[in-house]
This record gives sequence, structure tokens and C-alpha cells, in this order.
Amino acid sequence: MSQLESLLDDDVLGVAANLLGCRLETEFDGITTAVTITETEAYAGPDDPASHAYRGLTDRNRVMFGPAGFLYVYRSYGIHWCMNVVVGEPGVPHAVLLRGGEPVAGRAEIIRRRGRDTDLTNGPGKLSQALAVTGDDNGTDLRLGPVRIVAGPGIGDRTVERTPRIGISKAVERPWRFIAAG
DNA sequence: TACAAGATTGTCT
DNA sequence: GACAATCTTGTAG
Repeated sequence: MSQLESLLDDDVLGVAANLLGCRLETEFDGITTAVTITETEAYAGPDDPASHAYRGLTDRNRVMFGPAGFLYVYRSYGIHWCMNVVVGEPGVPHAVLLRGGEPVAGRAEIIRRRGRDTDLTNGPGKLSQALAVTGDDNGTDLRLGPVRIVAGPGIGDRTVERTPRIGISKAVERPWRFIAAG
């Protein structure tokens, strides 16, 4: 089993916690950018009214119904792109939303893409823009790239906080948001 | 066929 | 702190 498959071999809440501290990297036009994941949210498909997959399969969320280890990208408010890691067996549309990270490679390129040098990757839409991820990358195999997730370097001694989820209107009471403190 | 709502962000006051 | 930008889905007629 690969490193990534080991990380994904858990329930959706466990995977959301496992992904903290992992390296998320993209390579486009020979330029590599990468962040350490520090913030995730779990979405449990059919059991979760806040999930896009709650009402069943559509053209948009098709990837979530596939096998784990693929990238699900969706458009938010018609403007931004948000990245999810597909979790669970084929037909079980669980996913982990990647909300934030810390730049660890290609910082200059990230600043160029974002057009600013503050608040680079502290939100799902910002994270996608910083790594140049768009709907074209929907369905990417995260083991092969150009969007990849690899284990480590981890979050060191930082503690993991669980808080209610943000920016949604349903099932907001579920503490399924995971943050590496600091 | 039409319309309201949404897992957001940037800008202006 | 409030609001605009912009598009896909779901639901109603």
C-alpha cells in the first residue's frame, strides 16, 4: 500500500486528521509549488446535508463517487475553486475539503498567482489559486499528479483542534473541521 | 424555462 | 462590517 493509500485507509474523520501535516504539491509548466496542509474539513456524503453528494450523483460531483485518492474540484459562488480529497470505497461519496496550508515551496510563484503577499493560502479558494488548481484538475490521481499529496513533514508538536465547520448553513454543529494549531 | 441558494473572497465604507 | 462578483444545481411551474 502506498503512503497515500495508508493515509486514506480510515473513516472520513480520521482521514481529515491524517491529512494535517501532509505535503500538497502541484507542478505546472515545470514550476513546483507546495504547501503543508494545516486545515481540513470532513464531508460524509449521503449522511451529510452540507455535502454536494448528499442528494446523489450529478455531473459535478461524479468524482466523489469514485475510488479514494482522487481530487474533486468544484466551483464556489461561480468564482473560486475548492479542492477535496475523495475518501471511501467507490460509490461512497465521502470527501475531505482542503481549507488551508502553509507555503513550503515555490513561494514566489504563489505570490505571483495570488497577486499579493499576505493571506496566501488561508482559505479554500485561496489555496486552489495559490497552487493553480482549477476545474481542469478535477479527477486528478493524487498519487501521479500534476496535483499530488505526499506524507509528512507532519505538524510537529502542534495540537490538532476540532471546531464546527465554516461557511455552510446545514449540519453546522458537527465538529468536523480540523486545524493544526499555530 | 425560470429562479433561489450556496463548502468564498476581495474591496469599499 | 456590508456587499458585489458569478455559475452550477435543485426545485417549481
